[in-house]
Amino acid sequence: MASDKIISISNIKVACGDCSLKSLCLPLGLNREEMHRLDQIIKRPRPLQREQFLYRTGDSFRSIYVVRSGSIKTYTTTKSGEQQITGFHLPGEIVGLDGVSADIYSCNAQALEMTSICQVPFNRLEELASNLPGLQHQLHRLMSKELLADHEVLLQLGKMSAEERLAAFLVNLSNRAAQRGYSPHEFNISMTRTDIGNYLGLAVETISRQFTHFQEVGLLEAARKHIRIIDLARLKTLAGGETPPQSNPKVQA
Amino acid sequence: MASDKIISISNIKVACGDCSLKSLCLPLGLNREEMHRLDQIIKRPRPLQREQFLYRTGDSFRSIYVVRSGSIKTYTTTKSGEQQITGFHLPGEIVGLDGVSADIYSCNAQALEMTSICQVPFNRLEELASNLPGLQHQLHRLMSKELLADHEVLLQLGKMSAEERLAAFLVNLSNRAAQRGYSPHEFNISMTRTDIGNYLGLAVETISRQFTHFQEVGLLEAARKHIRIIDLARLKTLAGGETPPQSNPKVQA
DNA sequence: GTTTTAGATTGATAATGCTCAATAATTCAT
DNA sequence: ATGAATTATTGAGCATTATCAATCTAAAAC
Repeated sequence: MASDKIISISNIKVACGDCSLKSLCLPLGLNREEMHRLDQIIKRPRPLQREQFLYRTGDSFRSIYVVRSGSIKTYTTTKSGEQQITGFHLPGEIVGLDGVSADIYSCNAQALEMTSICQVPFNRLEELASNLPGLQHQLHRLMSKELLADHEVLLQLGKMSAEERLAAFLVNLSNRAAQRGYSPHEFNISMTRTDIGNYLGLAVETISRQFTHFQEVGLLEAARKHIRIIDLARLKTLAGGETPPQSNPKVQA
Repeated sequence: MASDKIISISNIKVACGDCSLKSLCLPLGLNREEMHRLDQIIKRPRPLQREQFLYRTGDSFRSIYVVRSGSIKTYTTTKSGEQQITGFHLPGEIVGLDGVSADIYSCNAQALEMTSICQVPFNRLEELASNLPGLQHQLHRLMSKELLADHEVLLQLGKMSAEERLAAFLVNLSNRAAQRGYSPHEFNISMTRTDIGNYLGLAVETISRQFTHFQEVGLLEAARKHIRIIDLARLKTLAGGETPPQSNPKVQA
């Protein structure tokens, strides 16, 4: 009957081998057979609606997640109720590693738009990684890469002016768009100006003024969520030199 | 002859099983036999002198290191030559995980004082971790813990005032002293005011003024590198609530 | 022991970015 | 389509913290 067809459609198994993100994601460097074994443990839950939480601070940690489409923000909350966004997670990127340390998630993960994900039970991933050195190493690489990304933001928050921070942020988004095979010159952002300000340690108004400023000097066009970078080279200079090494990965182990 | 004695003394094998730091470090949760296998791959290079580099940005990545005594700062350098300290590493803590991502270290690691370390070749650690699930998991925990620590600093840089940042910094050092079995109320810091300012995204002068301020209101006594915290509870309140969960680890896997 | 240097402190002034406030533009809901 | 609510933009004044400059103190070098 009809429902069978519907179910079968929604159940289409998108295997890692077919996934356009595999070169960014966990299976990078695995062969067919290894990828299949990874496939076995991955679940693909229903997509998250905008604003829906993937997990919250204090939830017990079971899985890490890979963004397939859409985007997720993670943020911590202070005693006084303020939130600090710790990252924006785009397709191919991992969310949830913050939970490993204490077996509970240490931040909130919330969808910025309709977002589909892969769920990877962490204990099973560790088991599998024990048997697949390539997978183990890729997991370590990805965790280390998160550290690098955090260090870059640390540098932005610690040493850069408002102008430099926003420039660096946009260059970073541009690089990540390019990594996923999109144009580095034109992309849509899913976060609000408020989110950007929160992430960069600046007031919304400052973000808005900087966007205006960038447009006045002909660096880019920003119409709400749609960004078109006109002079990427100059934006990179503003952001403090060229792209850090991390965005030019040198293939697998 | 005499030199034999000297050599043999300097060669004393301090095994993980005898190390007071093992409950903070990699072998946490390993049994005697497993610890022995870990011991086999660990090297103990000669101590670093003050200011000596453990590694520099761009050096090829082979090993991670555990601080045994002393302390190490890690920092990145911008195009324009400014440096941003990304962490201070105290006994029992790991240095070098930034290198995993791209097979080169992404920051500089420099001793703040005479510092002895354990060197753990990373490929051998991964091999061993494949066979010792407890070790593998502990490694993942430690990497995740670094992420948490970075997120905490992100919050400090993004949302906190100068006063709150320094308070949070001192509370953090206090917690780490306590974890190593020392008094949380009195300890020596190895970093300069300039280093603290760099780390917290503040000018030296601001750090100095805040220290003065804290002393004026009777929170602590700071004589150069020696810190005595008089009212830790109030300092914690200033720092924005109590200690984050990470500093109260719930034993091993 | 004396000199030299690095680090820390304090003061005065200035600037970057925040806060408050008003308005405009979009999006969402009905 | 229309009204409500969210998001973005712009302006004006202000505050926190940076910068510049001068000591002061301690540690290191000779």
